[in-house]
Amino acid sequence: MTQQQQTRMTKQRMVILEELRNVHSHPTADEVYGMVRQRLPRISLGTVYRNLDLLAESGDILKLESAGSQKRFDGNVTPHQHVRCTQCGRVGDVMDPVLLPDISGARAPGFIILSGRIEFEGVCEACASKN
Amino acid sequence: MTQQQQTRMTKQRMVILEELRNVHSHPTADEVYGMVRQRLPRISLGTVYRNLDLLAESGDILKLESAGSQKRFDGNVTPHQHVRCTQCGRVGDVMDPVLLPDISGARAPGFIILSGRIEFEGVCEACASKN
DNA sequence: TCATGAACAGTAACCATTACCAATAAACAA
DNA sequence: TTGTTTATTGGTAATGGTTACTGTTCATGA
Ligand SMILES: [Mn+2]
Ligand SMILES: [Mn+2]
Ligand SMILES: [Zn+2]
Ligand SMILES: [Zn+2]
Repeated sequence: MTQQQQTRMTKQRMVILEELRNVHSHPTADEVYGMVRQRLPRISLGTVYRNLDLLAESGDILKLESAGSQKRFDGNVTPHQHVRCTQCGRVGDVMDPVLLPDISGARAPGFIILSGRIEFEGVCEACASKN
Repeated sequence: MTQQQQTRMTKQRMVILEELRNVHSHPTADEVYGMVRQRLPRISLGTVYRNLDLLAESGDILKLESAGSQKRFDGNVTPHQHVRCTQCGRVGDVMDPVLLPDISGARAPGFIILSGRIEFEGVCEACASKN
Protein backbone atom coordinates (compact mmCIF):
# COMPACT_ATOMS: atom_id res chain seq x y z
CA MET A 1 0.00 0.00 0.00
CA THR A 2 1.74 3.13 -1.21
CA GLN A 3 1.30 6.10 1.02
CA GLN A 4 -0.15 9.12 -0.79
CA GLN A 5 2.53 11.79 -0.66
CA GLN A 6 1.12 14.93 0.84
CA THR A 7 1.93 18.39 -0.44
CA ARG A 8 2.59 21.34 1.83
CA MET A 9 1.55 24.88 1.06
CA THR A 10 4.77 26.75 1.54
CA LYS A 11 5.21 30.50 1.42
CA GLN A 12 7.29 30.09 -1.75
CA ARG A 13 4.63 28.04 -3.55
CA MET A 14 1.93 30.48 -2.48
CA VAL A 15 3.78 33.55 -3.73
CA ILE A 16 4.68 31.92 -7.06
CA LEU A 17 1.02 31.06 -7.66
CA GLU A 18 -0.17 34.53 -6.63
CA GLU A 19 2.33 36.30 -8.85
CA LEU A 20 1.43 34.12 -11.82
CA ARG A 21 -2.27 34.89 -11.32
CA ASN A 22 -1.56 38.61 -11.22
CA VAL A 23 0.00 38.93 -14.68
CA HIS A 24 -1.04 38.23 -18.25
CA SER A 25 2.48 38.04 -19.61
CA HIS A 26 3.06 34.27 -19.64
CA PRO A 27 6.46 34.66 -17.98
CA THR A 28 9.41 32.30 -18.29
CA ALA A 29 10.81 30.59 -15.20
CA ASP A 30 13.51 33.23 -14.74
CA GLU A 31 10.94 36.01 -15.16
CA VAL A 32 8.84 34.37 -12.43
CA TYR A 33 12.03 34.20 -10.37
CA GLY A 34 12.49 37.95 -10.80
CA MET A 35 8.88 38.68 -9.85
CA VAL A 36 8.88 36.46 -6.78
CA ARG A 37 12.23 37.70 -5.53
CA GLN A 38 10.71 41.12 -4.86
CA ARG A 39 8.67 39.48 -2.09
CA LEU A 40 10.99 36.60 -1.16
CA PRO A 41 14.52 37.82 -1.85
CA ARG A 42 16.15 34.59 -0.64
CA ILE A 43 14.17 32.16 -2.84
CA SER A 44 16.29 30.02 -5.12
CA LEU A 45 15.80 29.49 -8.84
CA GLY A 46 15.58 25.75 -8.27
CA THR A 47 12.62 26.25 -5.96
CA VAL A 48 10.87 28.28 -8.66
CA TYR A 49 11.40 25.53 -11.23
CA ARG A 50 10.29 22.81 -8.81
CA ASN A 51 7.10 24.62 -7.85
CA LEU A 52 6.21 25.61 -11.40
CA ASP A 53 6.38 21.92 -12.28
CA LEU A 54 4.32 20.88 -9.25
CA LEU A 55 1.71 23.58 -9.86
CA ALA A 56 1.41 22.55 -13.51
CA GLU A 57 1.14 18.91 -12.47
CA SER A 58 -1.72 19.71 -10.11
CA GLY A 59 -3.49 21.82 -12.73
CA ASP A 60 -3.19 25.12 -10.89
CA ILE A 61 -1.19 26.69 -13.71
CA LEU A 62 -0.40 25.95 -17.37
CA LYS A 63 3.01 25.05 -18.73
CA LEU A 64 3.45 26.23 -22.32
CA GLU A 65 6.16 24.30 -24.14
CA SER A 66 7.84 24.81 -27.49
CA ALA A 67 11.09 23.16 -28.51
CA GLY A 68 13.86 25.66 -29.04
CA SER A 69 12.52 28.34 -26.75
CA GLN A 70 12.14 28.41 -23.02
CA LYS A 71 8.99 27.24 -21.32
CA ARG A 72 6.37 29.79 -20.29
CA PHE A 73 3.78 29.67 -17.54
CA ASP A 74 0.18 30.85 -17.26
CA GLY A 75 -1.86 31.40 -14.09
CA ASN A 76 -5.07 31.49 -16.14
CA VAL A 77 -6.31 27.92 -16.51
CA THR A 78 -9.65 28.74 -18.13
CA PRO A 79 -9.78 27.45 -21.74
CA HIS A 80 -8.15 29.89 -24.13
CA GLN A 81 -5.61 29.97 -26.94
CA HIS A 82 -2.21 31.53 -27.44
CA VAL A 83 -0.17 33.44 -30.01
CA ARG A 84 3.58 33.20 -30.01
CA CYS A 85 5.81 35.96 -31.39
CA THR A 86 8.11 34.30 -33.92
CA GLN A 87 10.81 36.87 -33.23
CA CYS A 88 11.10 37.06 -29.45
CA GLY A 89 9.02 34.12 -28.17
CA ARG A 90 6.59 36.24 -26.16
CA VAL A 91 3.15 34.68 -25.75
CA GLY A 92 -0.23 36.43 -25.73
CA ASP A 93 -3.83 35.37 -25.22
CA VAL A 94 -6.14 35.05 -28.21
CA MET A 95 -9.39 36.87 -27.40
CA ASP A 96 -11.86 34.77 -29.32
CA PRO A 97 -14.32 31.96 -29.08
CA VAL A 98 -12.10 28.95 -28.59
CA LEU A 99 -12.51 27.20 -31.90
CA LEU A 100 -11.61 23.58 -31.43
CA PRO A 101 -10.45 22.01 -34.67
CA ASP A 102 -12.49 19.07 -35.94
CA ILE A 103 -10.08 16.18 -35.53
CA SER A 104 -12.66 13.44 -36.12
CA GLY A 105 -11.38 12.72 -39.63
CA ALA A 106 -7.70 12.94 -38.82
CA ARG A 107 -5.66 9.73 -39.19
CA ALA A 108 -1.99 9.24 -38.53
CA PRO A 109 -0.35 5.86 -39.19
CA GLY A 110 1.28 4.55 -36.03
CA PHE A 111 -0.45 7.11 -33.81
CA ILE A 112 -3.64 7.46 -31.83
CA ILE A 113 -4.78 11.06 -32.11
CA LEU A 114 -6.26 12.33 -28.87
CA SER A 115 -6.59 16.08 -29.30
CA GLY A 116 -5.92 19.04 -31.54
CA ARG A 117 -5.23 22.62 -30.69
CA ILE A 118 -4.64 25.72 -32.77
CA GLU A 119 -1.24 27.34 -32.36
CA PHE A 120 -1.20 30.94 -33.51
CA GLU A 121 1.95 32.65 -34.70
CA GLY A 122 2.56 36.31 -35.18
CA VAL A 123 4.55 39.33 -34.15
CA CYS A 124 4.26 41.25 -30.90
CA GLU A 125 4.04 45.05 -30.82
CA ALA A 126 7.57 45.47 -29.45
CA CYS A 127 9.05 43.44 -32.33
CA ALA A 128 6.76 45.01 -34.92
CA SER A 129 7.92 48.52 -34.04
CA LYS A 130 11.55 47.43 -34.34
CA ASN A 131 11.12 46.66 -38.06
CA MET B 1 28.01 46.95 -51.39
CA THR B 2 27.69 43.63 -49.57
CA GLN B 3 28.67 40.62 -51.59
CA GLN B 4 26.06 37.84 -51.68
CA GLN B 5 27.55 34.87 -49.85
CA GLN B 6 27.48 31.76 -51.99
CA THR B 7 26.71 28.28 -50.66
CA ARG B 8 28.65 25.16 -51.58
CA MET B 9 27.15 21.71 -51.94
CA THR B 10 29.37 19.65 -49.70
CA LYS B 11 29.29 15.88 -49.31
CA GLN B 12 28.09 16.34 -45.72
CA ARG B 13 25.19 18.58 -46.69
CA MET B 14 24.21 16.24 -49.52
CA VAL B 15 24.14 13.15 -47.31
CA ILE B 16 22.18 14.90 -44.54
CA LEU B 17 19.53 15.96 -47.08
CA GLU B 18 19.37 12.50 -48.67
CA GLU B 19 19.02 10.72 -45.35
CA LEU B 20 16.28 13.08 -44.22
CA ARG B 21 14.37 12.48 -47.46
CA ASN B 22 14.63 8.72 -46.98
CA VAL B 23 12.84 8.52 -43.64
CA HIS B 24 9.43 9.47 -42.29
CA SER B 25 10.52 9.52 -38.68
CA HIS B 26 11.10 13.26 -38.12
CA PRO B 27 14.45 12.64 -36.44
CA THR B 28 16.14 14.88 -33.90
CA ALA B 29 19.56 16.38 -34.68
CA ASP B 30 21.40 13.59 -32.86
CA GLU B 31 19.31 10.96 -34.65
CA VAL B 32 20.29 12.54 -37.98
CA TYR B 33 23.87 12.45 -36.72
CA GLY B 34 23.55 8.70 -36.12
CA MET B 35 22.05 8.10 -39.57
CA VAL B 36 24.63 10.17 -41.43
CA ARG B 37 27.57 8.69 -39.55
CA GLN B 38 26.93 5.33 -41.19
CA ARG B 39 27.98 6.91 -44.49
CA LEU B 40 30.33 9.62 -43.21
CA PRO B 41 31.86 8.27 -39.99
CA ARG B 42 34.04 11.33 -39.44
CA ILE B 43 31.27 13.97 -39.64
CA SER B 44 30.92 16.13 -36.55
CA LEU B 45 27.74 16.88 -34.65
CA GLY B 46 28.31 20.60 -35.14
CA THR B 47 28.30 20.11 -38.90
CA VAL B 48 24.96 18.32 -38.65
CA TYR B 49 23.43 21.18 -36.64
CA ARG B 50 24.85 23.82 -38.98
CA ASN B 51 23.55 22.10 -42.09
CA LEU B 52 20.13 21.36 -40.64
CA ASP B 53 19.80 25.07 -39.97
CA LEU B 54 21.01 26.04 -43.45
CA LEU B 55 18.75 23.49 -45.15
CA ALA B 56 15.76 24.73 -43.13
CA GLU B 57 16.70 28.31 -43.99
CA SER B 58 16.75 27.52 -47.71
CA GLY B 59 13.45 25.65 -47.50
CA ASP B 60 14.85 22.23 -48.40
CA ILE B 61 13.72 20.72 -45.09
CA LEU B 62 11.36 21.62 -42.25
CA LYS B 63 12.41 22.43 -38.72
CA LEU B 64 9.69 21.38 -36.25
CA GLU B 65 9.68 23.34 -33.02
CA SER B 66 6.59 21.85 -31.39
CA ALA B 67 6.64 21.00 -27.70
CA GLY B 68 9.38 18.72 -26.46
CA SER B 69 12.96 19.13 -25.46
CA GLN B 70 14.53 18.70 -28.90
CA LYS B 71 13.82 20.11 -32.33
CA ARG B 72 12.89 17.64 -35.07
CA PHE B 73 13.49 17.73 -38.81
CA ASP B 74 11.46 16.70 -41.84
CA GLY B 75 12.68 16.07 -45.39
CA ASN B 76 9.10 16.27 -46.68
CA VAL B 77 8.33 19.91 -47.41
CA THR B 78 4.92 19.38 -49.01
CA PRO B 79 2.12 20.88 -46.86
CA HIS B 80 1.05 18.45 -44.16
CA GLN B 81 0.39 18.32 -40.43
CA HIS B 82 1.93 16.54 -37.49
CA VAL B 83 0.97 14.57 -34.38
CA ARG B 84 3.27 14.44 -31.40
CA CYS B 85 3.32 11.61 -28.88
CA THR B 86 2.86 13.21 -25.47
CA GLN B 87 4.82 10.40 -23.82
CA CYS B 88 7.99 10.06 -25.91
CA GLY B 89 7.94 13.11 -28.20
CA ARG B 90 7.94 11.14 -31.45
CA VAL B 91 6.29 12.96 -34.36
CA GLY B 92 4.14 11.46 -37.12
CA ASP B 93 2.42 12.75 -40.25
CA VAL B 94 -1.33 13.36 -40.25
CA MET B 95 -2.81 11.78 -43.38
CA ASP B 96 -5.70 14.10 -44.06
CA PRO B 97 -6.87 17.06 -46.02
CA VAL B 98 -4.86 19.88 -44.53
CA LEU B 99 -7.54 21.85 -42.76
CA LEU B 100 -6.20 25.30 -42.14
CA PRO B 101 -7.90 26.89 -39.18
CA ASP B 102 -9.93 30.03 -39.90
CA ILE B 103 -7.93 32.70 -38.12
CA SER B 104 -9.75 35.64 -39.69
CA GLY B 105 -11.69 36.42 -36.51
CA ALA B 106 -8.84 35.90 -34.10
CA ARG B 107 -7.65 38.95 -32.16
CA ALA B 108 -4.87 39.15 -29.62
CA PRO B 109 -4.14 42.43 -27.82
CA GLY B 110 -0.55 43.47 -28.42
CA PHE B 111 -0.03 40.96 -31.22
CA ILE B 112 -0.41 40.76 -34.97
CA ILE B 113 -1.62 37.25 -35.81
CA LEU B 114 -0.04 35.96 -39.00
CA SER B 115 -0.89 32.27 -39.13
CA GLY B 116 -2.48 29.38 -37.30
CA ARG B 117 -1.66 25.72 -37.34
CA ILE B 118 -3.26 22.68 -35.76
CA GLU B 119 -1.08 20.82 -33.29
CA PHE B 120 -2.25 17.25 -32.89
CA GLU B 121 -1.39 15.33 -29.77
CA GLY B 122 -1.69 11.64 -29.15
CA VAL B 123 0.14 8.45 -28.33
CA CYS B 124 2.40 6.46 -30.62
CA GLU B 125 2.06 2.69 -31.00
CA ALA B 126 5.24 1.97 -29.06
CA CYS B 127 4.02 3.95 -26.06
CA ALA B 128 0.45 2.64 -26.35
CA SER B 129 1.61 -0.96 -26.12
CA LYS B 130 3.67 -0.14 -23.04
CA ASN B 131 0.54 0.78 -21.08
C1' DT C 1 5.31 21.22 21.89
C1' DC C 2 7.37 17.61 19.28
C1' DA C 3 8.45 14.38 15.47
C1' DT C 4 8.30 13.64 10.72
C1' DG C 5 9.75 14.30 6.22
C1' DA C 6 8.33 17.60 2.34
C1' DA C 7 10.40 21.42 0.72
C1' DC C 8 14.10 24.65 0.95
C1' DA C 9 18.74 27.29 -0.52
C1' DG C 10 22.86 26.62 -2.61
C1' DT C 11 25.39 24.47 -5.88
C1' DA C 12 26.92 20.97 -9.18
C1' DA C 13 25.66 18.39 -13.14
C1' DC C 14 23.16 17.73 -17.35
C1' DC C 15 21.78 18.23 -22.12
C1' DA C 16 20.77 20.45 -26.40
C1' DT C 17 22.60 23.78 -29.02
C1' DT C 18 26.16 27.47 -30.52
C1' DA C 19 30.53 29.53 -31.02
C1' DC C 20 35.24 29.29 -32.10
C1' DC C 21 39.31 28.28 -34.97
C1' DA C 22 43.01 26.16 -37.59
C1' DA C 23 42.72 22.89 -41.40
C1' DT C 24 40.25 21.36 -45.48
C1' DA C 25 38.09 21.24 -49.81
C1' DA C 26 34.20 23.23 -53.10
C1' DA C 27 33.99 26.37 -56.85
C1' DC C 28 35.76 28.82 -60.43
C1' DA C 29 39.18 31.18 -63.36
C1' DA C 30 43.51 30.76 -65.65
C1' DT D 1 44.76 20.58 -64.99
C1' DT D 2 46.39 23.80 -61.52
C1' DG D 3 46.11 27.47 -58.45
C1' DT D 4 43.39 30.86 -55.62
C1' DT D 5 39.75 32.01 -52.79
C1' DT D 6 37.03 31.39 -48.94
C1' DA D 7 32.86 28.62 -47.39
C1' DT D 8 32.78 24.74 -44.73
C1' DT D 9 34.66 21.27 -41.81
C1' DG D 10 36.15 18.50 -37.44
C1' DG D 11 37.27 19.09 -32.89
C1' DT D 12 36.43 21.22 -28.94
C1' DA D 13 35.03 24.86 -25.70
C1' DA D 14 31.29 27.63 -24.18
C1' DT D 15 26.45 28.75 -23.43
C1' DG D 16 21.78 28.69 -21.60
C1' DG D 17 17.96 26.48 -19.75
C1' DT D 18 16.76 23.03 -16.75
C1' DT D 19 17.34 19.20 -13.41
C1' DA D 20 19.70 16.64 -9.64
C1' DC D 21 21.90 16.44 -5.26
C1' DT D 22 22.50 17.43 -0.25
C1' DG D 23 22.48 19.10 4.26
C1' DT D 24 19.23 22.33 6.56
C1' DT D 25 14.70 24.29 7.49
C1' DC D 26 10.03 24.51 8.50
C1' DA D 27 4.81 23.06 7.42
C1' DT D 28 1.92 19.87 9.30
C1' DG D 29 -0.57 16.66 12.31
C1' DA D 30 -0.25 14.17 16.69
MN1 LIG E 1 -2.83 32.55 -21.49
MN1 LIG F 1 6.17 15.35 -41.66
ZN1 LIG G 1 8.18 39.81 -30.15
ZN1 LIG H 1 5.49 7.56 -27.93
